[in-house]
Amino acid sequence: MEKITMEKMVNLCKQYGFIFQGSEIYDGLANTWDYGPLGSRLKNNVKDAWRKRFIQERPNAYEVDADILMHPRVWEASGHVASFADPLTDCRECKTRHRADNLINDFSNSSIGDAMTNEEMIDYINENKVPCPKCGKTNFTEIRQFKLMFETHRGVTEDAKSVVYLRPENAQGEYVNFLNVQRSMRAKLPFSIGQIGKAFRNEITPGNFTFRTIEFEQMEYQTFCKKGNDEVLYDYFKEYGKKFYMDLGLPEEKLRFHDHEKLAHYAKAACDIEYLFPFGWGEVNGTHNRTDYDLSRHQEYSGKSMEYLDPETNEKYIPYIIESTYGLDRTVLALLFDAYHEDELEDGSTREVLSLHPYLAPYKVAVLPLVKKYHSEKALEVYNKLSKCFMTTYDETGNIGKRYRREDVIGTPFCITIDDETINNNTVTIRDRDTMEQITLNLDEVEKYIKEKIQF
RNA sequence: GCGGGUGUAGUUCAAUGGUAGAACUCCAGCCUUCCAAGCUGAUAACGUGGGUCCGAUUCCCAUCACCCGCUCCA
Repeated sequence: MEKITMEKMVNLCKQYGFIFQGSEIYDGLANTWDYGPLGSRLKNNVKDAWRKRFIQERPNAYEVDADILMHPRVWEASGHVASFADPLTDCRECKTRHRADNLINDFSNSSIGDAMTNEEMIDYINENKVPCPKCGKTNFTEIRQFKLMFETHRGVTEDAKSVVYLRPENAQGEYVNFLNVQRSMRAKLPFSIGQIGKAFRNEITPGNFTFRTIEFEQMEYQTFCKKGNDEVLYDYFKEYGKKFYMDLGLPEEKLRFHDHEKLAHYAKAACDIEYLFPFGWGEVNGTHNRTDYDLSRHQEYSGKSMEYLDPETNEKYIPYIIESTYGLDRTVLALLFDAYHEDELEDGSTREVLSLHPYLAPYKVAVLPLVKKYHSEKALEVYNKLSKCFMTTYDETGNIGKRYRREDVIGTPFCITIDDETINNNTVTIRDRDTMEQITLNLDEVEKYIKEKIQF
């Protein structure tokens, strides 16, 4: 089994219509990628798998679809306006770039830099001769804020008062709807709000194909609970997440937990699930114990009570939140890497195979007439029937072996061959991508057979 | 953002200061009754913008994109 490189994966994705470079005919826009016909099928299937496990199969779980644009006060309350802007300074001597607050904190071995204004930081650096970690000299440029949130303006004029942000995380869309969902669903704690959607971060150096991009999609899950239940739920969702990835087909030895030492401003505990990509371990999920931070802040900033009246104890309190976020693009990338391999066949030839879980495969079944001029009419009949149930594809070009290989590399789990037997006896040969086994089925049984095999 | 590398067809490669050649893929046709066979034909590229030159895909500069390291990354 050959190891696949990033370069080869980028190529394969382009070749077969999974992922294209964004705005390609204009030479691309850095770190944007478009999902093609097969990629968007795969991505949607991952979303559906997540929905099944997290919304459909878990009790007290509700999905929302909140707007990307939210009231700017949301981001003040969440702390993103304050902390999502890095104070950056360049060393004039060696041209390296640093975060001024980190320079000061590391130098003083404290966290005094966090509370300083830009002017205070510059003064501190100059007075204390804080050295550049790279070259040891003290000769820094003025501090510039690097804004990690994308800004835009509502209305037709670029008025500073009308700034709105593209959300840097989905979570706030769930938090601001906490009361709405709780009331309209008559939900009792603990309950969960999930959301799939895009978020945007103006990061300095994205890269590694779709692993880090400026626009990305997350599958988020917020569980609201009583303080005291939070730690149990935190551990529970870490394991549930790992199980989810294994159900999707990722092997346990390529998954690991990684606890955070440095915590975000909102978190009491944080743990990633990492997958072993060709470039190393990379985060695919993050589980955070966000405590009552977010809802307390929204209560403070909005003036609306975020308290929950516990019907059992008649206590009023602000719930704790356990967040578990799945990077959708990263999950898709991990699945692609994991699924790809090259098989050597008995005759010495190789076939490229994408062994995706059948539930995730872009096409579930390919209908192939054995010989075009004899069997295509019947094959199209079968195609029309099956495409009412499954994503089905049809191919009559070249010879049958070539068409099998084509389906292998895009992950189609089943190929149905239409031959004389189909015309005479209504039976078809169905071939399994992974086992290469061929069985004969009556045409009426095919639908049921595939349906069973693609269960998630 | 820094350093290094790379940009020629969908892919992999070639040649050239006088506008580019192949293989595979793809498409059409023929053939073909179960794993990339064969035959015929067709489409298809010098990342972009400047400069030097009679003439630039080739030399120079800039730019854009990708890759590898750093850096950064709630």
